[in-house]
Amino acid sequence: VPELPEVETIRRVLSEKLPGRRILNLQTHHAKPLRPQSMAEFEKQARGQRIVAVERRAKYLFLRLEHGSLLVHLGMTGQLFAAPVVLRPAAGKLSLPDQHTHVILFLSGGMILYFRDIRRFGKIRWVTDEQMGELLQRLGPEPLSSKFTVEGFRQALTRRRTSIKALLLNQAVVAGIGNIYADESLFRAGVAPQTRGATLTLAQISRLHTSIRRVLREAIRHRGTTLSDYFDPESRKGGFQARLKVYGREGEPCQVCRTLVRKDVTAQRGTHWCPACQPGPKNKTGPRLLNKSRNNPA
DNA sequence: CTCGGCCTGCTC
DNA sequence: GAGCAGGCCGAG
Repeated sequence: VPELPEVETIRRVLSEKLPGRRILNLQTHHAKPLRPQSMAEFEKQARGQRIVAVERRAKYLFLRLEHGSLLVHLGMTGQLFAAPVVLRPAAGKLSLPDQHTHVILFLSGGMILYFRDIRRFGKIRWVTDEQMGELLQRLGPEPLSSKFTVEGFRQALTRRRTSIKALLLNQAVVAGIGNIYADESLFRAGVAPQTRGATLTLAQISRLHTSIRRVLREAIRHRGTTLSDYFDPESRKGGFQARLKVYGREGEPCQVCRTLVRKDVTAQRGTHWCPACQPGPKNKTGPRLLNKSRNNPA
C-alpha cells in the first residue's frame, strides 16, 4: 500500500502523538514481521524505552528510542494505529486488536500503538543505529530533498537498459516511489513507461524529475492515496485518489487528450498510461490535443 | 535483470 | 477457482 506520501502522512501524525512517551509494555502476536529478530528479543529491546522522535526515509518509518530504533516498513497492507486506551475498541471501524494485529505497544499517557498487517509483507523490528545506517545507505536520494538533482538522476539512468518504470521502482535510483506514483509521474512527464533508461533525453529526464517532486508533494498535501487498505494512524483516509490521472483509470478517456487510458504489464507491475500523451519508441505519434497544454498534462 | 515467492482478501 | 493487489528479496 503505502508509498512515500502515505508513509510521510503517517509520520506526521505519529510525530504529534508519540515523542516523549515510554513503551511501558508490549505484546507480539506473530513472529514473521519481526524476523530475523525473535519475539523475545524485540520485546526485551523495546520495553521500557522512551520514544524520542518519529522519522521517515523512503518508505521506512523509524521510531527513534533512547537506544536504537523501531524500524517499520508497511509492505503492501501494513497499518499503524494510535488510539487512546479509553477508545480502544473504537479505533475507526476496526475492533482492535484483531487477528491481523501483530504487535501492540502500550505507551505512557494512556495510548496504544498497533501494528496491523493482513498480508504480513511488512516489517517491524528493533535495530541499532549502525544497522539502521547500513539499511539506509542502500537507498537512493529522497526525491523531495536537495540531494535529488537532475544531474544525479541522469547519471543513475544512463547506460541502463531497463524500462524507466522499473528504474523508478528501484529504490536505489530514487527512494520512496511505488507503483502508483511511478505511473502518475510518468504520465505528468509525458514519458512512456517502457522507455529504456539509456534512451531518455535530457529534456525527458528533467520533466520526470519535476513531475516526481510535484506529484509526491501534492499527494502529501492530500494525505496520500486510499484505494482500499490505506488509513492513517487515526483511521483517516487519504484524498489523492480523486486526483490520480491514470492509475486505476484504465479504459477511461485521458483527461488531457481523451485517448483511452491503457493498462498493461511493465517491469512485472500493472502499468497505467496514455499512449498519446506518453509517446514512446513504439508510438512516435504525439498526443491529440484538445487544448494547447502539450508540455503540461498535469 | 527478470522471475517467483511471500500472504490474505477481494473481484471476476 | 483463478487472477490480481499499493513491496521487496533472493534465486537463477
